[in-house]
Amino acid sequence: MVTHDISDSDLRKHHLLAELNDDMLAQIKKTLRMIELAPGEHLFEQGQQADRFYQVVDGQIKLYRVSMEGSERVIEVILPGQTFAEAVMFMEDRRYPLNAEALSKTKLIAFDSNTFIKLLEGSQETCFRLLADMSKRLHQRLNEIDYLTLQNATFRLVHYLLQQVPDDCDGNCAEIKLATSKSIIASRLSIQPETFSRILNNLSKRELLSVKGKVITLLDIDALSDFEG
Amino acid sequence: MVTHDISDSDLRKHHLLAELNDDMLAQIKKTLRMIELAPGEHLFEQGQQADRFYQVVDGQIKLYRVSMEGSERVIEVILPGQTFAEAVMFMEDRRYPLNAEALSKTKLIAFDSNTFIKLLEGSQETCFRLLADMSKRLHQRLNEIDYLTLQNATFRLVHYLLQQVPDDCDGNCAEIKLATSKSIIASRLSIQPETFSRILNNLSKRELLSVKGKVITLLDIDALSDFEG
DNA sequence: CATACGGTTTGACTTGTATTAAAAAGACTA
DNA sequence: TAGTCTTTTTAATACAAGTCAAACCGTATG
Repeated sequence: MVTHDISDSDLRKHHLLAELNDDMLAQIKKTLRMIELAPGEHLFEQGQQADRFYQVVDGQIKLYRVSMEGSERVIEVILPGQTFAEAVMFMEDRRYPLNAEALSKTKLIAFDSNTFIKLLEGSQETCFRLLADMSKRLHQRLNEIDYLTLQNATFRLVHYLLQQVPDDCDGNCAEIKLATSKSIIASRLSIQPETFSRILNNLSKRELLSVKGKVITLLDIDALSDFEG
Repeated sequence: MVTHDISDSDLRKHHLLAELNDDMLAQIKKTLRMIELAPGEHLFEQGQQADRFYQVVDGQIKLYRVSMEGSERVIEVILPGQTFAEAVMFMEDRRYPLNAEALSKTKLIAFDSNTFIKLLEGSQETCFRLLADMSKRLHQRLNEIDYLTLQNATFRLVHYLLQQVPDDCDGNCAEIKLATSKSIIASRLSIQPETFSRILNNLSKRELLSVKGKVITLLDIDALSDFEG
């Protein structure tokens, strides 16, 4: 784990920091850190003391949990620009509720929770943004529970693929490149890699999509959309 | 739906209101409402405009979602003293993300979201409490996703039963009374009622517990605890 | 008291997904 | 370029849980 200094700019780009005044930002800067992780390197583990939260600058962070039997399940893959573990700083026992590991070579900014909380007291606006963030996440989790329980594996996979289609996509077709390995995505969707592969195969046969390595071409978005089962 | 006035006291008992000063509390009081629902009556439905959040005074509220195929899944059962739908007021589109329905005759207090948000600006402390609440919920959902995906139905049921055992319980046995109907709990745990029944039956045969209607006697808590599968 | 009704249980059957194992395809390295 | 390692795919089998259907309560209703 290598640490660097960080340049002045860029910081305000993030909406959580946008409303802080120069003084506040200076304080943040004093306590933050630039971290670089090698692929597979751990950032933190479940149960560990949580004094920092993070923003990914470059690379990918896998957030996952491990069951008692030892199987791991990916909760989320964090991509550049996104923050994670902010919610933890408000919990009674400040411990990370999951594990974080770099999937590729990853650069990230570590913010000091205590400093941030102090600043929060002076910026109602930032506080509200954080509340908005968290309620959004809560809502996301709700949706997630939905399709982890109400829906079958094929639906979940199709749903995931459709999410990856850019909003400004025009026609009935779209080409998407998987950001991570298939097995990671499978875990994210609570599917075994074998099943994941089979479902793709199945959808290929039905000519709803075609697969070439990490590139998946959706051949009939409409059909996939009202597939849903 | 019948509405009443509400008495002065009691309000400050709730930790979200505890830190507000007299002025603030007076403002809250002006906009809140006492609501009484008959069993089965709806409080709000998914997608509906969310201008209020609620505290259950008496009775039970079922929060649930409905899948596209029409099957419903209980997300949570709210018991007296608990609040719900506070998170919604911070979302971009203020719509309830689920349905709320009274399971029994239920009395509740409805708070006006806008009034509350205005007051929040003047009470950093309350703001932080809300943040803490929400992060706790986020964490709970995380745990929930865990045992909805990593664990099998028997585990989930056993886990639920063990949660119901009072903390100050002494020995290896405990008697618990289900707060709601078995099918509601089954839905909460993403299990079909038939499967729910079968699992209880199975555990009975193994002499780990015994069932008499809504009363379940756990005969061997230790065994149930390290059952987990 | 008989009846109707929601909730619960039981049984027989089906199905989706996990599991195990092994082969195939890619990716990286010596 | 061969060789090792990882990821993905294919195939065969096993099992947990869902579905459908019917019987069984307990309790409220007329």
